Amino acid sequence: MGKCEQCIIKQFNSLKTLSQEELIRISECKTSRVVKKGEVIFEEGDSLKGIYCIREGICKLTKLSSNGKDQIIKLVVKGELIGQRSLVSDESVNLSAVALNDMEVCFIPKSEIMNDLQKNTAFTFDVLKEMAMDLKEADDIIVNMAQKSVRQRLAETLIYINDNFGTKSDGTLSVLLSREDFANIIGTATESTIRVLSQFKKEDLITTIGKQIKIIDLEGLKRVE
Amino acid sequence: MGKCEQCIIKQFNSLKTLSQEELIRISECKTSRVVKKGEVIFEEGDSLKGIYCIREGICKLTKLSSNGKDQIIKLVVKGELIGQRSLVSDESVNLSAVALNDMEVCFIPKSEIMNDLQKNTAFTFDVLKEMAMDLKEADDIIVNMAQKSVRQRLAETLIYINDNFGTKSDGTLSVLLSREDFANIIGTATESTIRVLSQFKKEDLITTIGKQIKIIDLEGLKRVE
DNA sequence: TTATGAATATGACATATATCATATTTCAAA
DNA sequence: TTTGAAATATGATATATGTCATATTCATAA
Repeated sequence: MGKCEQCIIKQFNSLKTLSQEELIRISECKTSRVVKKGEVIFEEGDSLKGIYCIREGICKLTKLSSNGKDQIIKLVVKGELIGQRSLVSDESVNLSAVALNDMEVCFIPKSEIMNDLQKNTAFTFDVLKEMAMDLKEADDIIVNMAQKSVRQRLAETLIYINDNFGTKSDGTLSVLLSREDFANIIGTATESTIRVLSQFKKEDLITTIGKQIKIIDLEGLKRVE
Repeated sequence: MGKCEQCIIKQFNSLKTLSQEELIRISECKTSRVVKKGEVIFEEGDSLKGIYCIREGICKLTKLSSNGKDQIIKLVVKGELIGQRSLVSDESVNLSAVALNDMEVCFIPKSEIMNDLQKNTAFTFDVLKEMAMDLKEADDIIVNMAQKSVRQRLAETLIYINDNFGTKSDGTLSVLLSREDFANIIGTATESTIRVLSQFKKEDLITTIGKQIKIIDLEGLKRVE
């Protein structure tokens, strides 16, 4: 199994602040796991026994609304940690994590992480910093949900995915989502999402190849009202 | 001026984890200030030079949407800290803080807080814990905004205020908000808020005395769809 | 007390979005 | 390759909510 102290993935998250010895200790108790597309990593309500470091792939963090619909709160990619919030506040997880493609994740037991959180201020501070960023993003999402139209939210979601996760060689968005996933991100009906995508096509803002989406007028998308 | 080490307010926030010496140091550099109803404590985009501890009163944290409307993200009351997120991520604040009634706040300079964040793990961890709670609440708000009707969101807001901030002796909600404030919390037009409040009155879920609101059927409000 | 502007309230209408029905396409399994 | 289920697409219609106009009430200063 790979060694944490040599793993380049940790550069992208708070684990980078840990010392060589701390990383070796983690390396000795961590477990690695392959998660197939569609598989659940953890589910809302689970009590987590540790956190996950994503070595490969993408997953969605979702929350079930009381009306039975799933809301996607965040997309999480290679390099990021998931499960910290629940560990820190010592509660069951408030979100489910579901793989959007085949993934490889490392599981680090709670005891090891909590130990580092108690002894390594730099680590704690970095986790805090990341959470502060998450909170700011959440605030932005609240405003968007409350104040913007479905058209605007879909345009911004496409731009967000383009800017943060990039495109494939053919120009299509590298994160492949179903229309239903898009609907669950922007908080609307699947049909509405499909309809607005059709409008965007007619307006030459995007093209689609099957379920793949290619942005052809990024500036135009930014101007969508 | 009051002394932090003797102040009971700190029991309600992360400052409680600080040592006597740390509190005395803070006490020596903090400043106290009265904020009148409607006054701005800080504004979106400001770079904060410290954090605020609320000794008395209530304020709203708002964010301006690109369409020009204010969204209220959170109500903050006596005992809580504001400004930590911005300090931690070393960015300008992403929210404005506006007094909803006359307040008394203490300002603690950045340098002092950052010093404690670097040296006192218990303090850092407690700030982290609070932020984890904020993040969870934000996730809940996102789901509500995305999936629930204005009617449901207003009902839940009334319940939230009732449960978290209580009522006066006459039974009216102790946090007094304008209809516009309610609209800005639930992300709707002021007229819609007023209309739904009228419906609630007709359905004997609430009564109003001027702008004051009194819940008369809490269970009924919980069942609103 | 009266006067005046702001907040609250309500109606009429416009519009965005949801819902339900039904094609059509895509893709994987047989 | 064929087949069937799931995903995508589009139409028709219902409904919630926004917008604009206009009363009405309330609070506060003069």
